[in-house]
Amino acid sequence: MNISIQVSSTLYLKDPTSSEIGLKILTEGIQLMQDLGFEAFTFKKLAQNIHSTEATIYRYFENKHHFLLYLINWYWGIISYRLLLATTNVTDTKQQLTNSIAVLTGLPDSSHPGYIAEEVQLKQIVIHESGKALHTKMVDDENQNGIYLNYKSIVSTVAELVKTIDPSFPYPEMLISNLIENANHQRFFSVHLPRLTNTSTEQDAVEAFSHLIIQKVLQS
Amino acid sequence: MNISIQVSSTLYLKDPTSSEIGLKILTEGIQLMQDLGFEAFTFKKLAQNIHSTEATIYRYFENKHHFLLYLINWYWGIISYRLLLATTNVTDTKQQLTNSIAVLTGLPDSSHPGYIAEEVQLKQIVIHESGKALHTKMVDDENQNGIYLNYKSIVSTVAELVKTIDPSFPYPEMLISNLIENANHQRFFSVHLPRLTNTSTEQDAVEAFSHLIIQKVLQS
DNA sequence: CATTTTCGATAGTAATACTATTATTTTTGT
DNA sequence: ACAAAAATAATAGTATTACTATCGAAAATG
Repeated sequence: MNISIQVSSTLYLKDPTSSEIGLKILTEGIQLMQDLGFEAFTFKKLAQNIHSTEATIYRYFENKHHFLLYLINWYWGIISYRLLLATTNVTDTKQQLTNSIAVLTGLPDSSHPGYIAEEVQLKQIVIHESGKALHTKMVDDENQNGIYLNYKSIVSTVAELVKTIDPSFPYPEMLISNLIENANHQRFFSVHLPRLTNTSTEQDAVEAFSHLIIQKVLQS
Repeated sequence: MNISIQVSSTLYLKDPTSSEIGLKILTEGIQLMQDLGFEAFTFKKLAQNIHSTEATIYRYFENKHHFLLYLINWYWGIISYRLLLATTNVTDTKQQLTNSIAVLTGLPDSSHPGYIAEEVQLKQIVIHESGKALHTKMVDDENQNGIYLNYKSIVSTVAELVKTIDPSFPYPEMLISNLIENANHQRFFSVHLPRLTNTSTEQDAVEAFSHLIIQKVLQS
């Protein structure tokens, strides 16, 4: 299955990958979350979709907020894995950074090594819903429970590459978290508020923009 | 009162600035939205706070989503006004851009010209809640109703400065919308997920980062 | 094959996001 | 100053949501 993709165990009550019905909750849940959006998504509707009951889903996830956190965490787990594949056996640090930026800001592509089918859908969910998961009164508690470790470790790892390349650059973490968040934002804008972006210009302007920022901002 | 700050009339049923109780809805509403966050904020609670009833608030705003959109629109109206103040009578385009970036990414400061008391609170609401207002299935309809005009016009105006300074730069709108969104994101991170940012380094790292990006990325 | 675990079915609760009605107060035009 | 119009308060009511609880049947496990 999804080898080596780790999701924090604080996010579920019972591991959904451990049973048939758990897996159905995940696959149908992803689909429904995409179709309805977080607000209209309910465990009742999901239960109907998988021909089960609310009570069963509640045995796996505390509530829909935790379910969303699970999906987002899963996504960043996939990205962590892809970052690893994109940087191992690459000797040049600058090339490692370039590859990392491609993974973080480029479009998912079924031909890349270690492709996981859910990535495309999960990315859409991250783009549309992750603000709702993060900007909550519970952030600080959830952060203490290690829920953002995947994300933080990605930022930290890539920021280390930045530090190696240009030790004088004062904002490595800010730069990387900015590029990650910006990529998702711009993809949303390009569909819904195209005046806020410049995506008609070329193949993948979001990724190109990211590489350009890195290239111009770092001295090496 | 708040002279020249325009909020789209599609956002309210009855202009809240036209009556005593409407103004109380706004001022207490801002406070309650900040205290509780969008999810826990209800018209019932707000009604209790202003010693009125739900029905009365519903005569001013269709629902809490529209109320939030109103507040966000108000914020961007204030920023539009401040951008105007920061660029009129400045002859050098580069200086206009620098001043604009300061307005868009810097911290609000009660000593700046045209300071409006609500700005600080509204900015907090924009930082914490605007994703929930934007990332909805209704974005496209709301965009057609002109709800994002204030925001789009800000991006467009500042992007024009970028085009004047460096006509060869291929992503002016993306650059500006990125810097705006990033500033709000980083301010959130610095409080809740400080490992994702670099804010302890100096006075206002977010603004400094923004100026650095502009300086490095544009040729002039 | 007995036992623990899991699941389905059903019921129930408090809170939310509204809508509706009517009486009372406030505002407004003259 | 006063009648008419508008706005508000008070109250009630509804559908939906986000759960919790119970309990018997089915499935997995050892």
